[in-house]
Amino acid sequence: MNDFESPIGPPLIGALLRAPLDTIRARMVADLHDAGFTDIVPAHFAVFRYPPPDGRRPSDCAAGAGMTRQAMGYLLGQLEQLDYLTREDDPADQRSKRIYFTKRGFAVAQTIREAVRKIEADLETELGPEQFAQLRELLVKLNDTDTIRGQRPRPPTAPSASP
Amino acid sequence: MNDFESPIGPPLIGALLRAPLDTIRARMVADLHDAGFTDIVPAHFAVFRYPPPDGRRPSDCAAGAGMTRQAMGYLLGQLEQLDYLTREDDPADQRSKRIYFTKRGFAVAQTIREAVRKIEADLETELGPEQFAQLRELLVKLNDTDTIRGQRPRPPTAPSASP
DNA sequence: CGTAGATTGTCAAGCGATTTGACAACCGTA
DNA sequence: TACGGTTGTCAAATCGCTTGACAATCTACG
Repeated sequence: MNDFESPIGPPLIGALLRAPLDTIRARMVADLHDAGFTDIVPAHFAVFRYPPPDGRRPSDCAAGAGMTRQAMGYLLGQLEQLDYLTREDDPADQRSKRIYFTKRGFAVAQTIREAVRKIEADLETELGPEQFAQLRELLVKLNDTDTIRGQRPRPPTAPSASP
Repeated sequence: MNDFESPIGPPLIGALLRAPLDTIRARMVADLHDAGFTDIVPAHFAVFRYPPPDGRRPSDCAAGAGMTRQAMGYLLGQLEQLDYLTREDDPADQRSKRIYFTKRGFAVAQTIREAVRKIEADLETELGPEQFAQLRELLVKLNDTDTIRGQRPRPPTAPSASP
């Protein structure tokens, strides 16, 4: 029996998404720890995100992660000091910087990808290749939905008044 | 074009789960705010969780949410002061307490459920009833997987030595 | 051109959620 | 009855993040 049989109706999507994500994140940090990257903490996942920030500007990273530039700067400062990335001047814009992964940074990104792939392999074994492929496909479609795409990460500020 | 076409392979499950969950959480707080529960913040979702904590012990809630008893106590203290729940003595155990929702607490839980149902309705419209049903079913199976069920939320402590 | 407004990164201060540490009260069991 | 484990809580500290302010720079428009 799973946790989702209850008197209040069918399982809610929110709960169904949370548990797997928690597991994945936990295994990501565990694998990073095992690989020797013990100074990477979950907060840094805002930087090591899907579209890798290599060559991007801190400001864009902040917007993409849905946080303020200051918060992103805080994380980037940590990761720079730990030799995971560098912030170099943008030749095209004196104000701006560009983020570049170091060797260590690329290694972390690689380790994260491998961790997720390992989980995916486990899930593929448990669910069977067809169901797993179907699940991934449906999740891609879900992410491509207006309902999801519309409400993408936005910095907690920006009240977006209607003119 | 969606964000998941990239040179590094198929979309990673982690990223596919994160975006929808972020959207759902954002809409949950928005709907709660609109319903007048302006003092509920995302942190409280650790309490208003899927198996509702009504009648449960704070310690079990903490374990279920993967946080320390102190952190859970902090949140429960807030919610008690805001009249969303009460902590009453457990008649069977003098040390322990039991959590009971107040009317307001039940209203919050109801509002959350309705918010998610609304999102589900939107998604059902966009994906079509069959695909949406399939997605939910696959997510249930995913949650029932050993890979997911095994690594359920655990308090950040407990190093679990092996002897 | 030149200047007004927006953008970028950063310093500083503060807050809130969470952790660690310690502790008294209580339970279960030997 | 003594003892190890559990429960809730007080206190202090940490950490991720926000708000606020600011100089430097870019951009658009007169």
